[in-house]
Amino acid sequence: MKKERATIHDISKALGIDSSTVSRALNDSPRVSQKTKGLIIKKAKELGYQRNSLASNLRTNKTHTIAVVIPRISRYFFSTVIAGIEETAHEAGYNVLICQSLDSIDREKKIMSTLISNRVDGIIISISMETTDYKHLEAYQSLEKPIIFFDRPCFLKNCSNITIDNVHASFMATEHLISQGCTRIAHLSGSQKIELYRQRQKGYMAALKKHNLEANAKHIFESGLSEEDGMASAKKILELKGIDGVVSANDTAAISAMKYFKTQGVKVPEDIAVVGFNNDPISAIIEPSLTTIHQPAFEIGKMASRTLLEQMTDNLKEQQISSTLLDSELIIRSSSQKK
Amino acid sequence: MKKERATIHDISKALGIDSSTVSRALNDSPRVSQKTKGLIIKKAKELGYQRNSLASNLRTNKTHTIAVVIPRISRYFFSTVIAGIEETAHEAGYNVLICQSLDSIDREKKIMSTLISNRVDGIIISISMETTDYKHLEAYQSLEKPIIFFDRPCFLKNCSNITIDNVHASFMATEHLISQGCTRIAHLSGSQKIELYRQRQKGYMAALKKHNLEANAKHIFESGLSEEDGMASAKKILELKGIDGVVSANDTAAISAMKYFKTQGVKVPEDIAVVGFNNDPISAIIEPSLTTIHQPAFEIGKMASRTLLEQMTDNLKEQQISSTLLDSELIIRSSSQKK
DNA sequence: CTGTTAGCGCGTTCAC
DNA sequence: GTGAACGCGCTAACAG
Repeated sequence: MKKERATIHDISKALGIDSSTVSRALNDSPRVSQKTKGLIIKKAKELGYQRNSLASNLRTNKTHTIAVVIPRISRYFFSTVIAGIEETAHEAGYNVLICQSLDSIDREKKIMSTLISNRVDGIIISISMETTDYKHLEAYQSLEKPIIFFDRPCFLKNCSNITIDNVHASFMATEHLISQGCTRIAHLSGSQKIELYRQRQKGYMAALKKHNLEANAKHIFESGLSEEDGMASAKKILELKGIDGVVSANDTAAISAMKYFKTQGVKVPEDIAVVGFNNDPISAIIEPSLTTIHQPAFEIGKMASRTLLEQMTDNLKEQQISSTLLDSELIIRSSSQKK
Repeated sequence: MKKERATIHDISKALGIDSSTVSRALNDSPRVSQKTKGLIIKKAKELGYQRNSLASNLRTNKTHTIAVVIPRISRYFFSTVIAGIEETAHEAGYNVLICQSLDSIDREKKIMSTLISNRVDGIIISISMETTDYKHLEAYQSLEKPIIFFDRPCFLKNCSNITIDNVHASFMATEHLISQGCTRIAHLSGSQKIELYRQRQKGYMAALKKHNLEANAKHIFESGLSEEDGMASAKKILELKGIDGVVSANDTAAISAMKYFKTQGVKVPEDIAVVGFNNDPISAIIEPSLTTIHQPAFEIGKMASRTLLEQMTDNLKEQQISSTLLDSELIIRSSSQKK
């Protein structure tokens, strides 16, 4: 019952041709005549030969596999990015390995370690919320293999970033609230150790400044942006009194803040308008009135994959390092125009 | 700049211990003393050693990788299943390779071929809509490695299935409409070559029979269940006159049928109530009134992964072949009670 | 408990 | 254009 798999040696013996020639033929080397190539390929099919990539990988130190490291695959944004990555990678003959960090630095470190062991040819990653130093990423880089960051920017040496223009997006979001008549706008911000949240806060500040609104440090609530954080910040916002708009650096906090406002009898968006980032279809069900920044997930995935493929195949790495900013879009589901 | 990676030989030389002992120590074999183990592990860290899985894989013919083959990752159902698979697999030290068939048999065949080349240790698959014969799957089986089917049942020899009880779910859906007062219920059915759709049709028929409703072949619309198919079937349903309920074998067709009904001034669910299968958050946005069968995606993923892991590690394959039916749930978002 | 031997299946030198 | 020989890094099998 146990079928032994055919190897190049089997077809070498069957044909009386050396196995090295068989190998070359199967790799379509130009150094083998069309005649013998034909013969070999025919015999290969006949024997049901399937290349053993394991052996090939060991020899060439390439796996034709790229890894995607993300916080959570079931978030619509990330699964859509992966769809984009997969499409591009698949066309180029690459496999895609999925790894979830669950926003834990420990898991991310473990993942990097197995990716090094497995010698994946490249990595596309949205770093975990807890990631503030990059030794585990640099260890991978020392294999001379490329890393691409997306969604959450990271200016590691020799790495490309594929993100939206977060400063601009946050600016747009804030300006939208101002155009709706908001004058005292709070910001649910994330840790300022994280570049992403620095950028989003920067955009918020810039919009206030442009419109001559007071930038009050008390209006900025830095937190982990979890559901509980959103609740807690919302509570503080109400205690402050007079806040009429909120720009949240993510959707989780935005939605839980909105929930809290409602439980306190505060109307959204009439009394306080809220803008969030990057929200899923599912948050649209929970809070249909949330205005949000939409990221072009599929395009981000394709671009990340394309960039990675380039860096894997060419040797001119140095020149190619880039930061690509894709367009985002403000999606307005309900008006909050102040009288 | 190019750092050479340390191998077991480097740490073997550095310590004057044979490389095979080093290998055993690093694999935590009980046949190495704690003392030397400690020494070796310490030295390994010192040299920044990271196992080369490629070599290990070649030797053991195992990859510690399982593949998930699905139609589309960006569908919420599938990405959630993957989350479940990943959780279980990761705990057990396995990697997860993602492959999208895009419901194309040709792509599925290619995928199977590369999975054979890559010697993944097991496969979890929801077969494509176009898959009606299974040679490409049997080729993989001949490597003596297990395949688990989920979502779309497939009774290939020696393979386990993890699905909901489709007959029962479809029965529930149909009975729900009957309880709402529907008496002429149509069925948007899929190809009867596909087991999944046979089962769903069976449940529909059974419910009609139980409640002494006429089972009319004209009320069954077999199609590819695409958006266009949904439209076309909806049109035919209206031409039939008198239909007051529709059980659709998937959500895509259900939603497009509902859309068509509305364009024709038919009220949903008042005039015609519709029940779909397996719908995403996103379809709930498009059609908030759609009643639907909900599958426990995360649980399905965990169960599939667990079953696969068992079959990969044990040798008693024969005994373990099983069909696991997980519970599904009817989610009712709006009443369609007939007067 | 540890060392020795012998490959896993392929790709890459070299020769010719 | 083709063949012979070697080795990628690791581990199974067998000694001792």
